[in-house]
Amino acid sequence: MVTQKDVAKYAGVSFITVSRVVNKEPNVKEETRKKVEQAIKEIGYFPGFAGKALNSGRCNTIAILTPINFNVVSRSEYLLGVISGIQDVCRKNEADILLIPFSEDDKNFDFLRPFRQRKIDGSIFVGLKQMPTNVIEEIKLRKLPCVIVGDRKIDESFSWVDTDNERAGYETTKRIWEKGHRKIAFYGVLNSIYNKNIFDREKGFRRAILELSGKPVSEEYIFRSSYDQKSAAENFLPFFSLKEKPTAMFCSTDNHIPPVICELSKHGIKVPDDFSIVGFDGIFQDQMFYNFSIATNVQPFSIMGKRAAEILFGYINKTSVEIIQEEIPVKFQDGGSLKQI
Amino acid sequence: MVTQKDVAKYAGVSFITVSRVVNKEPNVKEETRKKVEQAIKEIGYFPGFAGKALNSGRCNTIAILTPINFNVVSRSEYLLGVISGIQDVCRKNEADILLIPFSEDDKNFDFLRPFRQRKIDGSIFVGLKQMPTNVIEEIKLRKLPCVIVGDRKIDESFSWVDTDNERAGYETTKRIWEKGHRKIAFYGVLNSIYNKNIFDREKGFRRAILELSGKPVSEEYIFRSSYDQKSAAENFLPFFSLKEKPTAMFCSTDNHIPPVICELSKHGIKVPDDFSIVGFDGIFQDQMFYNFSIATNVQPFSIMGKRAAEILFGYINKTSVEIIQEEIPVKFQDGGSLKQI
DNA sequence: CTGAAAGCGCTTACAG
DNA sequence: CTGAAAGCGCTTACAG
Repeated sequence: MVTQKDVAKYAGVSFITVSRVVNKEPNVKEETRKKVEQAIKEIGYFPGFAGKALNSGRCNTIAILTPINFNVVSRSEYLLGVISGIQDVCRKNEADILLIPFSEDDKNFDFLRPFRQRKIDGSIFVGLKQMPTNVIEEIKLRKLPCVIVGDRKIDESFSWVDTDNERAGYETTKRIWEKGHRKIAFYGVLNSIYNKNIFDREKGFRRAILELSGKPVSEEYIFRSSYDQKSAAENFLPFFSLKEKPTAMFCSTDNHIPPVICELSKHGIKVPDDFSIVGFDGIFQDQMFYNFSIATNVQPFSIMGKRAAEILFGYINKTSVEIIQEEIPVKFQDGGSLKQI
Repeated sequence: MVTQKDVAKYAGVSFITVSRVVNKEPNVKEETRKKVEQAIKEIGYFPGFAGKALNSGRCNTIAILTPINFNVVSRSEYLLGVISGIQDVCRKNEADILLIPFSEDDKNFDFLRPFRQRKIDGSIFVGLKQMPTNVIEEIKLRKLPCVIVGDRKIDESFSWVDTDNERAGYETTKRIWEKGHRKIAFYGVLNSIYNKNIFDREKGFRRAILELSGKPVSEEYIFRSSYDQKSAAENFLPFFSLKEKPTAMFCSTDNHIPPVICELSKHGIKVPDDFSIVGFDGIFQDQMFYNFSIATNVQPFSIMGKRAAEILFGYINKTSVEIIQEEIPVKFQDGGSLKQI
């Protein structure tokens, strides 16, 4: 490895002067600087990170900690979108991303090792699930800055960035109503899956229905399943026994849309002519699965990542200390799947 | 930060003994070991990585370098699948993943900085595109081990892991033939997009058709587009002017299937009753977009990542030096989209 | 079995 | 403007 010493010898100066030139410190004679720069170029020196890390206690690396199961489609979109936003900010800070995917079930995997090793300056937790207790403890113990993207415990004092799900749930329902629909169903997730965001969408839905119709939501218009499409198809079946069928459905995640459309088509019900559907997430936007586009709420994945990283680097660079909690608006995107009746 | 010195003082030994205990060296009196272990536990010591990295020249981090555009759906599946395989191997080696996504177009982003900084022990290049020349040069200059997943230049002396696309293209075509189809189209990518894998699938297709029919493929049965679905829809249009329409199509990537089905349905042609379709990649496997499953070739993303990482750690741990180039078989998965006629 | 010395590549005062 | 000294946290010989 080429070190400062090698450059020093080559340029005929001390390695301290080399360090000064590398760090663009002002107190170097122009002539010396030139000489050193020339030497650096000629022998191909680039400062190794380990020496600096040891010295400064900083390694210019942040962790992306995520419990996301990589094999579930919609989560990939979410994760990669957030990462791309984080990366933009990392570039500006000349920092790198240590990707740490983990499963809570796997007790044998010491995924917090990099935290204890001081291999990172801070972390961003990207989750559909909440941050596990052991992660919270470790972060607090090590006093490592952390920002959460998405779901989090209400009582925790972390900074976070999320979307305004209640508002979006409310607005979306209102839009469906304005298209003439009066019997509107909602497809959420099982109560056993704690997902604050999706529950907030449901809250907004309920608020809108109460406000618009003057009555609370009919509970038989609420469907629930796990995240996967098979479960969504099965749990949709009670729909076909309903006496008064809804004319529209608000799906709390786009992932529920394909199974719903599939089941409906088996019963000869066509979207959007016979039934309207609106989703959430925006993960099928560029996909041509249907000959109509899908009305949905597009999540600003990349912007969320960007904001989270900006907040994190505020802490790392010590330009900020306060806790920041931000809700970023999702954008409704109209589509052929929502029809005026 | 709690250091070995702190432990040493607390346990009444020298920090060298602490180092010995931490590294489980044999020459330590059992009593001393106990005492040190107790001290470590009580004051919460964990070895920082920087000191070791500086000393050993190793940082137990590997880079995943990828030119993949995160906003294109099918690539997300590919990338995350490969990463999950890599991660399994990293865990066994107590190593971490530095994720470096880059765009060749962006000349301002010095994405090779971690290579020059010696912030990684090696790298895995995950690409649909080939590794750019400047990356190859940097890797050779730094003598950093590297394994390529997917496409690569033929003349380069890198280890790589890929799928056996020509064979799969051949076998798939044969299967379609065996289902009674005699007029079989192929949907590849534009020649301007160099993608060896997809071209190999086409090669296999051509070989099978020549062998089975005794005649080379009719060129009007070959369609080409870029990766995105809009382009695939547009470039499929010549199909409808064909005098003798194919009864089946082999899509070189699943991503082409939705636009093809969409355009066909506009012309009243139904899949699979009127037209059979087979894909490649296996990215829509758990999706219920259609009331039939999609026959496709499932790529072993995670296995590819795993093998690439195993080869890489062979180099890093100096247990292997030879160049390893492996083709992993893709698995044909039958589905309702391919019908016997 | 244990510790003092030297060094990994870098930076941060300090002295001149 | 430049360099010698000390130190970041660790490991690797070497001496006892």
